[in-house]
Amino acid sequence: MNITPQARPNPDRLEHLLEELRQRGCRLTPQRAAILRAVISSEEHPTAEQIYTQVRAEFPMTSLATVYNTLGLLKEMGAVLEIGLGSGSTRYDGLRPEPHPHLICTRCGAILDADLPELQHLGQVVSQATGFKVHSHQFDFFGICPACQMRGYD
Amino acid sequence: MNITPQARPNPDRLEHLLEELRQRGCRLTPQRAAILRAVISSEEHPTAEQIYTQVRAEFPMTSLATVYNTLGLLKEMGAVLEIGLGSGSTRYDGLRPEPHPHLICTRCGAILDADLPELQHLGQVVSQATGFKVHSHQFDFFGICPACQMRGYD
DNA sequence: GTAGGTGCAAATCGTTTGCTGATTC
DNA sequence: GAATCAGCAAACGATTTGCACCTAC
Repeated sequence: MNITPQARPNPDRLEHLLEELRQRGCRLTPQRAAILRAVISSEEHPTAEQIYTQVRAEFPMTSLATVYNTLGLLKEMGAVLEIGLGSGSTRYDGLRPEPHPHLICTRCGAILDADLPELQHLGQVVSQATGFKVHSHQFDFFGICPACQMRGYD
Repeated sequence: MNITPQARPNPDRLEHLLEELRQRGCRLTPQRAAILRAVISSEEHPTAEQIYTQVRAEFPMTSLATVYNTLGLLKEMGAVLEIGLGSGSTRYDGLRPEPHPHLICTRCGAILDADLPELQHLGQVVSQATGFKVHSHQFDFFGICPACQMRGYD
């Protein structure tokens, strides 16, 4: 097994994704560019609200609805990964859009990335064994992150 | 790997759980008994609303709030497993309360149980490798169930 | 110029909460 | 008899939608 360090923003990705939007026949509005920039540069698995706040610092005339719409578009493009938690709000991962396991701190809400390469094939294995056609997956571990443990929680 | 058949209701479990409620100092109201019976006998991973509907057939004077409260209580007792999906509503598994993988049909909403025993230890492995203290996990595979495939979806 | 995108506010949906009255122990 | 629980309705938070205006192409 392997635990990868948190992914880091990649300066080229922004250009590629802007290009991909263009090719899709989508308009390149300033809001979209700002939202895209925000979500692919955040290492914190932000909520829609957090992206909204960040984008607003730059473009005060931006609405939350547009953030949701754009995130939906980016998700469809496969540019961001939606992490649907049952409780609270959905989080977004714009750095590593392929499904990968997450460590979710139930205390502070932090989400850390893990890398368990052997899980990548599991979808195929399950498909073959059950006849269920697997399109994607989500693996979440819930618990207490090292930082919170140091503060005395467990 | 192993794919288990769907779990089946166990007639003894009801008694055990009623006893456990008693020992906790909880009251045994008819509503609670009915909700408990409904959730531990359903093989469909029902929503709160579905449990509500089913219980109402027997006790028309039951409120949705009570269903939610009771499900919360049963979850705390470890008698039911909460399956928190990002979209739509939370589902409950009263037949197999330990965490286990689910196959979730994005077409019809069906949830099938899988059994991948090697995943059981993954929590410990992750804990040791990262210092993150894992308390529970949720593994979901999303795709199209065999029944929907037969209807032409994929 | 026009299709598509945006902002705003209102609607929606699942879930939780506050309060009053009822019921289990 | 008293603490707990139920019912109801209102509150709540995240997300979606309808509509009039605007702007990137």
